[in-house]
Parts: sequence; C-alpha cells; structure tokens
Amino acid sequence: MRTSQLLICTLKETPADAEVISHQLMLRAGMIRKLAAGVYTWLPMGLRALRKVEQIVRDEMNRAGAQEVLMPAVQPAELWQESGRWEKYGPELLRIKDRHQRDFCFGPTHEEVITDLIRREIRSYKQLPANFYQIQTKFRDEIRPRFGVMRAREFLMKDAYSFHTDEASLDQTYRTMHETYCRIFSRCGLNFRPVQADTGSIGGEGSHEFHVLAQSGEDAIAFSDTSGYAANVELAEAIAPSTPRPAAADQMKSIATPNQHSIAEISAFLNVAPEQTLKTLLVKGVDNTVVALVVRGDHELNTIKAEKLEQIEKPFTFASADAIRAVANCDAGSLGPVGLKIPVIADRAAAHLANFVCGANQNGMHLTGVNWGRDVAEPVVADLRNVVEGDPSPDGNGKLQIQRGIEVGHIFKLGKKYSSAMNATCLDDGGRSVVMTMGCYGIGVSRVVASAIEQNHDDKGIVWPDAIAPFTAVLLPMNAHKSPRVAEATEKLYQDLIAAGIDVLLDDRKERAGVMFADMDLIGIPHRIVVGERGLDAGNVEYKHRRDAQSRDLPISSLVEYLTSAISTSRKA
RNA sequence: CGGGGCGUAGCGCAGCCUGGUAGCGCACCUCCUUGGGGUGGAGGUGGUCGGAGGUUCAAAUCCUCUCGCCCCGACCA
Repeated sequence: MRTSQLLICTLKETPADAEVISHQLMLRAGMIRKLAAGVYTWLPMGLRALRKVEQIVRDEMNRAGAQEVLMPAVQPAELWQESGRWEKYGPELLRIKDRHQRDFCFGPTHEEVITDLIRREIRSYKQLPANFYQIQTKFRDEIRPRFGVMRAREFLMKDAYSFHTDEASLDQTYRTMHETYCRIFSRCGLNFRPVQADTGSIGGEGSHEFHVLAQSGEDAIAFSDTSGYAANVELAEAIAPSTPRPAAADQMKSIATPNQHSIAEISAFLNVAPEQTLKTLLVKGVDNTVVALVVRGDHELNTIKAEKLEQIEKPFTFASADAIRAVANCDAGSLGPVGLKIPVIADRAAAHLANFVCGANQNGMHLTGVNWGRDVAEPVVADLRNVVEGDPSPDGNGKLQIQRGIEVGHIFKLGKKYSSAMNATCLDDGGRSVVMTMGCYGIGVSRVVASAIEQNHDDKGIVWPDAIAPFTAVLLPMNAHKSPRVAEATEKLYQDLIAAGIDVLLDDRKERAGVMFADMDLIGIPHRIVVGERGLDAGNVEYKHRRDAQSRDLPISSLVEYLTSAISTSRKA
C-alpha cells in the first residue's frame, strides 16, 4: 500500500483525555477515534493491526479444531429470561426494544445463543465434543469506560463455547484451549502469563486468566519465583505461617496516641514496625450484624476473600461510621479486637502475632503488648488478606513475586450452568438423555492490540511486534520528486517486496524526511528501508529496525532476502 | 450510582475572578523558501464560546436548569 492511498492522521499533541500510553499512542498514530464514551472507530491503520490479531486467533482456533460461527449481536430477551440473567445481569446489559415493544439486548456475551443453537442441533454424543467460536463485537455498558479500547463499552471479542457429554472431555478441550491461548499470545509477540483465576459466581472447577504483563495493568498477579504457580492476587492464597506463634511476653498496656489514626502514624508514633500492629475493619455481617475483620498492619484486606465467608453480608460492604460508633464507641482509627462484643475474624498472619499493638476502642488510645487467648479471645482464623511480595508460594515452592497485568484472555469450565437452565441435552452411548457440560473461552481482541502497545513503545511511539504491526515494513524514498533514480529504485523495491509476500508500505507523500521518519516511528512499523541518492551510488539502501538505535547499509540486491529472513526469525522469537 | 473537575476553531490551551472588539500554538489552504529527523517566511480559511432560560443597556464572563465528557471507588475480554 502507498501512503497516498491511506488515511494517515498522526497527531503531534496528545489529546487531553487519554490517560494510558496505549490510548495516547493509538490516537496519535491515527489508529482510532472516539465516537462516544467507550465507543471507538477503528481507522485504516488501527484496523490493520486488529485484523492481524484476529487472523492469528482464527488460525490457532481452527488449528485446535474449533469451528467458526457468527451469532447475532442483538439477542431476544426470552433467552436471557430462560437462563435467569435478564434479572441478574444488571445495568451492564444494554437493553433495547424493537418497534413492537419487544425486549432485546445487545449481546455482552453469547452463552444463551450458543446453548439455544446447540440444544436444537446436537442430538447424539457422537457429535461431541464440539467447540464453536466467533469473533464479534460485544457491548457491555461498563460503569466507567476508560483507557481507550482497553476498557471500552463496545469491543471486539473472540468467544468460544465447547460442549461435552462428560467432565473428562471438557478437561481435554480446556487443556487444548490453554495451549492454544499460549500459542496465540506468543505469536502476537506478547510477554504474558496464564494465571489461576477466581471462578466467581459460577464457582468450582477451573478457570485461568491470561495476562499481558504491563505497569498499567488493572490486575495484580502473583507468581512463584521457582515453580510455575501463578494466580490473580484476588485469588492467591496467603498461607499460614509455618512456625508456632511466639509466646506472650509483654504486659498489655494502654497508651495515649492523640490524633494518630493510620497504621503508618501509629507505628511511627510508638516506634514499632507496622507488622507488629493489627488493623481492625468493621464490615456488614449477615442479618444486620457487624463483624470485625483483623489483618496485620502492613497487610491489605482482600474483599473477595472476605465476601466468601458465611458470616459476611454480600455484597461486601464496610460498616458505616455510625455503626462503628454503635458497636465500638470510637472512630475507625482507634479500633481493636480487645473487648469487642461482635464476631472477630482474624487473618492467618494476624492470628499468629504476639505482643502486638492495636486500637483500644477509645479515641486517642491504643494498646501495646496485646496477646490472643490472654487479653482477647482466640479469634476465628481465615485467609483474609492480599498476598504480598515475598510471601511463600501456596504450592510450597519458592516465594511470590507480584506484577501488574492486563487480562486479555479467560478460559472457564462452565459445567452445566447454562445447559441445565436451558435444557440442552443429548443422548449418550447408552441411549440416556444427559445434560451437556460446557466450557467457554474468551479473548479480548481489541484489548490485545492496546496491551501490545503498553508493552512495546518508546518515547517516539509504538514499537510493534512484527506479527501484529499494521505494516511489516516501510519504504521511505528521500526526495523522490527530485531524484528519478530514487523514485525508480524505490518503486522496484516496492514491487519486489510485495512479490516476496511482505506487507510493505511505500511513503509516497511529498513530505520532508523528518516528517516521514517521525510519522513512521510513531506508527511503529518494525522494518524501515530508506532509499536515497547517497546509498544508491554504492548500490545500497539503509535498513533500520524500529528497535535499533542506528541504521545500516544493505546492498539493494540482498534486501528482499534479508528482510524475509529477519521477519521469519522474529516470528519465531 | 456516589464524590471531584472540564466543555472557547480539527487538536492543545488562554480569556471568565473584576461583563463592553474572541485570542495563542499546532493542524489546514495559497505563494516563496528549504530539501536525510516535525525547515523558515508572507498571506489566508475556520468559532451562534456544549444547549436552554434568566439578570443586564450589554454575557464566553454573573445566576438557574440541562446535556456531554474526563478523573477517584464497585464490573470484566
């Protein structure tokens, strides 16, 4: 393609509302434009990258034996009422009415539609297992769309649904999808990790998320420095200390701590380490009760873990300031477990402390030298906190490290949730009717594009991995309008590269060299070839990879061969 | 949905407090210049100041309402 036929709308200045680097660069490079909150147009340059990701996904899904379908974006309410999600899904489901006032929704996901299709079409175990996927636009009316296409309301997703007569078959497809996802993200040139994930409301069996590692990621993931263990911090178990609790040595004392509330203030004021203090949080319990949750001062409460406790009200909610006063007779900054007449649940690490500091349930006062079982009843113990860097890995091997990640994929053993609600059955080999078992497998295709940029950029712009770059190579002629030699040599190379199957862009705009360089650096095309009078005398062109600091001369005659091999090596890498 | 902020030319912003001619940089158009890292110069196009109502001789500016967007907390690919 030639730039004269391509909409190149690069921006020098960064639009004010773009917060993360991928959003800024996608706008600046002319890949996307916003139409409404969380709703974007993909311009030609952006669409090329999106299509490349899509093609890799399609390729690998087909390779794994999945079949492509395309389901409607608009779905009738009846199906959602049947599965029970018309009520449960909440305001995130975009509901619409047709001219006859019939209810529809714009699909945020397609379990209902696929299950409806399969229950009509699949009769026999002989037709299973089967895995169907589509690459399609979804709409989720997110509370807060942000970060450009990273968390848009309308986005492109690959979703797949598999059907089985038994668990073993589901396990097998699940493993195949796990491998397939690894292949997909590797081919996209991404640094990623599969991690164990929360199975949420569906519960049970198994779920993995695939995270692209990046500073701007919205999730924290924990992984072992020695084993393969990796899990979302939401889920990662904080295991109990292996040593016995130290003996009670100090006397409990009451100390005035005027205007000291936070753990940081208290530990500085009393000159004790935060890990020798306890933090007490009051939350809503079931049946209008209040429950005290206790974690070590240097730890953070994990509300997802807390919410799973039977004593805790769902959804998880902190107690109001008034409720705190009512049960503890003080404000939040002075809470402690001693003397509380409500259930106390302590994190494993908090329960392991001896001679600790905590609030005295009296404003401006704290207690030191406190011990469980002596000064206050032994608490109920549970895993309540977020793991922190250096914690032992739950699988017993090594220590945990924590990094931020962008969730680009999620695979899930659904089980019979939808198939039983919607009565999707088939006959097994004994002629008995069985409810099919399902798996589902998602990839945020548009999010993959953004996450690739988060991971691959510099101060000049995007640095695309070869496999998903909008163009693999770009030809920049220097002063082509004045030099017929340059124009001619460039044209010849352009034809040769096309013939060699390389996705090449020829910049035939009448722009100054600096403008071309700056635009192409911003857009991030990996392989750059500059054709100029200088090199031509020696039969050379200049080659530079977007990652290289310096360009180097290559004989024109060997360029096609050189590029072909450079591109295939980087594909492997 | 709660809390904070912003709507002035395609983009980035000033002007608003203290009402009186709508401005700057980039982009865009024309001409000259330059021609290997966003050349330099001259001239030019483009805005009912988000919308509605009000106060006033006079509103981008003050008041009320409304719409949109962005940022901080609960969702997810």
